[in-house]
Amino acid sequence: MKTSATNSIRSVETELIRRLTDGEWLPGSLIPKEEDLAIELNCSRTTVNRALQRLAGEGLVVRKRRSGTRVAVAPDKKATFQIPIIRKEVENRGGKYSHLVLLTKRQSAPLWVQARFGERSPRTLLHLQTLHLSDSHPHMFEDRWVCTQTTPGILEAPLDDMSANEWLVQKVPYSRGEIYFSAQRADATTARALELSDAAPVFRIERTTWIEQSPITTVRMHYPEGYRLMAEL
Amino acid sequence: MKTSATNSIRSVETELIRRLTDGEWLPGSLIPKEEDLAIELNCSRTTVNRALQRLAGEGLVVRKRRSGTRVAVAPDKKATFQIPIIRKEVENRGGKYSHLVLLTKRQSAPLWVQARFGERSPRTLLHLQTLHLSDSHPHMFEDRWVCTQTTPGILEAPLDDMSANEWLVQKVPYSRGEIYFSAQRADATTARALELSDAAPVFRIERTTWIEQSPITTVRMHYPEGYRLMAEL
DNA sequence: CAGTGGTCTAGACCACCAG
DNA sequence: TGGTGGTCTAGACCACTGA
Repeated sequence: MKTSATNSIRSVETELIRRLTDGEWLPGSLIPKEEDLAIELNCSRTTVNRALQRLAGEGLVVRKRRSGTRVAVAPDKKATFQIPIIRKEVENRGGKYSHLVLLTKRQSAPLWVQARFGERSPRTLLHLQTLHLSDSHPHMFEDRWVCTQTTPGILEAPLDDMSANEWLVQKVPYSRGEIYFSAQRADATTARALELSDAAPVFRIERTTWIEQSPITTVRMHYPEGYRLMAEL
Repeated sequence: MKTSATNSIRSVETELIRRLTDGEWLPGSLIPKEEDLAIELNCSRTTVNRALQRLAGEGLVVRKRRSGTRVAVAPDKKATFQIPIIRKEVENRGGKYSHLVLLTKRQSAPLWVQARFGERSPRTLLHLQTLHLSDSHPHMFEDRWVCTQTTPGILEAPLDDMSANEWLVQKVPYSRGEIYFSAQRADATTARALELSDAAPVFRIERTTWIEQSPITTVRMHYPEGYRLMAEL
C-alpha cells in the first residue's frame, strides 16, 4: 500500500483517516508504530508524528508512550463555533446593523451576577442594556454587567457609537469564559425590547469572561424564536 | 531577552502569549519573522514555526506568506463543548438513566430531513422517536431519522436496551456534522412526551452527521425549559 | 522576483511506563 | 529496562504573494 506520489502531512492524515473510517483499523486496536508507518507511507517519522498528533487532538486515536497508538473507542466529539461580534453577525446575514443603549447605570450586582463571578465579584458594577437591530428590527437584547476595574476606559467609551459587545471584544486581549445556552420565557423587559408577547420563547446565551482570575463581564443575550446558532463537529 | 534555560514549543508559546497579552506587541502590528525569533529565543526556526502555528490556530495571530505574522485585531474566539451520550449526560447530573422507544418505523423522508441531507438523501429512512428519562422524569425527547445504508445493523439492533443515540456513537467511527441550537415552542408530540403544556418553550438541538459525503442521521433533540448546555471559551 | 511562511527530512536525545 | 511516543535541530526546498 505504498503511495507513489509525494507525501505530506495532509495526505498521510487523509490515508490514516481512511483506514479508521473504512474499518481497516477497528476501535480499540493498536495501530503500527510511527517508524513502521513512516516506512510504509514513504515519509519521515516526523511527518507521521505530526499527523498522528493531529488525529489525537481530534480524539480519533489515543496515544501512550511505550504502549503505542490505539484507535479511540468512543471518541468524545467536540463541537466548535465562533463567537462573533454582534455587528458582524447581523451583517453576515445581510442586515444593516444598528444598536440602542437602553440603560447605562452603576448598580450593585444582583444575586445571579454574584453567583457567576464567585468570590471575586465586585460590589458595584456597570449595568448596560442594549438592543441590537437588523434593518431596524430587533435582533437581540443583551443585559450586561461589567466590572469597571478590569475594563479601564469603559466609563468614558462612546457606547452609542460602538456597542459594549464590540468595545470589549476589541479591548480585552485574552480571557477564558463560560457559555450557557438555554430556552427561556421572555421576561417583561426582554419581551418589550424584542417586541414579543410576554412569555414568548427566547433563546438565551449567557456568557461570562475572566482575565486570569479577575471577572470582566457577564451578559445574557436573548434572541427571539427563529434564531439558530450553528456549530460544527 | 534571551531565555537562559532550555527551550521548547510550550515555553516559546508561553513567551509569545505573554508578549501578546502584556501589550508588548499591539493588535495589528507585525511581529518579528520566524528566523529572528528563533535566534532571539535560542531555538530552531521549526520550533518557533510550530508555536506560531498553534497561536494562529487559536486565532491570536494572523500569518501570511511574504508579509509576515501580525497580531490579530479582533480575535475570533472559538468555543468548544463536548457532545455527550445522553445516558452519560443524565448520569453526570446524578440521575438514573432510562429510555423509551416511542416509534420505530421505516418512512419516507419529510422535507426538512431531505433539506438537511441534501442531494444524497435516500428516499426511505428509519424514523425513531425516543424519550430519555432521568429518574423516570422526562429529560429529553428526540426525533431521529437514520439512513440504513450507512448504518448496517441498526435494523437488528436492540434499541430498547441501548438507545439509538448511544448505538450510533459507538458504531460510527468518524463523522463530520452540523449542529443548530434554537428556542422553539413545543409541538404536540414533543409536549406530550415531555409532559409540557402546548407551545411551552423548549431548547432544540438539531444535529446532522455524515461520513464523508454520505448522510448518517439527523436528529432533533428537545429539552424542557430549564436545561442549560455549557461550553467553554 | 525576492522575502516570508509551509513543509519535509534524517537524525538525535529525552521521558515515560508496561513488561 | 527497553520500546514507544515527544520533541528538538539544522538544513533544505517549495509556494505564495506583495513590493
